[in-house]
Amino acid sequence: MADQHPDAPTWSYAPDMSQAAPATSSASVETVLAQLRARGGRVTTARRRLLQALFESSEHRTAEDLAAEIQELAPDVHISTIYRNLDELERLGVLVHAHLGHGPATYHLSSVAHSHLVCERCGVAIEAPDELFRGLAVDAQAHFGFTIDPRHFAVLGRCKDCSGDTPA
Amino acid sequence: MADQHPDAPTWSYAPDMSQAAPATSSASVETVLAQLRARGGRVTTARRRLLQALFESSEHRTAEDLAAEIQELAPDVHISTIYRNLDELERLGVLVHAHLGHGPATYHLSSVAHSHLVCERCGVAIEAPDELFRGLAVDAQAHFGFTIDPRHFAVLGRCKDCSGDTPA
DNA sequence: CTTAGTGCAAAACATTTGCATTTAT
DNA sequence: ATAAATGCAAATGTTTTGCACTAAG
Repeated sequence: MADQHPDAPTWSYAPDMSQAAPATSSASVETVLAQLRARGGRVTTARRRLLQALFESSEHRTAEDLAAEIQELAPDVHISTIYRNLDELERLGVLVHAHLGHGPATYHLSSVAHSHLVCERCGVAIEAPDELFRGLAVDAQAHFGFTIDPRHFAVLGRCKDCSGDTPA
Repeated sequence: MADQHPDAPTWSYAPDMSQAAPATSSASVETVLAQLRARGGRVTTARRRLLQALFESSEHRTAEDLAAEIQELAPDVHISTIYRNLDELERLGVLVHAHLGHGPATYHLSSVAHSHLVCERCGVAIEAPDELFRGLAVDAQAHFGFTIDPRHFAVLGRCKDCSGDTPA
């Protein structure tokens, strides 16, 4: 029970606008495949399936999660192919990866990227609005000329439920 | 983004109080060894040397750095022994580790722990005062009941020199 | 003596790479 | 036909673990 009541926040958080279909931003599966083709790349089954998996849900998924999902339909797609394609799509700007703690990286479409607060005890990942980092961004810039990228690495700590508990 | 002159900062940063001898906080090498003994633990060469290495400098050092240093004097100390002892000393509260990016973890005495801003391009690690995170701490608590631990994982981004440059 | 601690080899884990083969164009 | 992409095996880098042996108490 660590229900402090801290100072009034300096901004308000609009809960979670249910943007169910993430196809609006700039790209759908076919659009990205077209980009690939335009660059001299080739449209393969592995690529199409990977993009389908990424577009169909905005969950945090690791390379292994994605491999498992893809292998249900195309069992021969190797995880090294997944990694190579994730890299390629990241270079293209279609997706980004984030580190939520000690385990493997998670991948999502750039259009749904966000920061995270991750509990180092129970592992829960809270999706944080960028406003939460605005003050830090301003101060880091002012004091160190440093531009933070709060989406790439999560901020660790203790979630509400775990904040009173033992350190392990 | 990339705002050139941000708002006036809300706190001031006292440069770096030259606390040259970190033996004050709670423990010197022999004090920690005594703690270990009190717990039913044993004082070994590997442990003494590891503590000496940790107390003699407050740099960010990886397990491998520490192993190299220790092996100059005691070549048979194996890195797995280093890891086991680092874990043990962390459980004891004498030291902590931090993740500054993709590579190996770095270890330091708890008494000199601090947060970091790490450039994802050139890798430079800026030691940040805790005040920098105060606003984020308050807002994360207010909005999510989340208690941040900004020392465990660095905040990534772009340092002054790298902020204009190409994304790779 | 007793058992905590060690050294070593091997495993675990996430990710990358070399290379011969397949396949989209 | 040609070069991009793939599958597989092997290597990478960091950390952990099993186990027989050494040494601190």
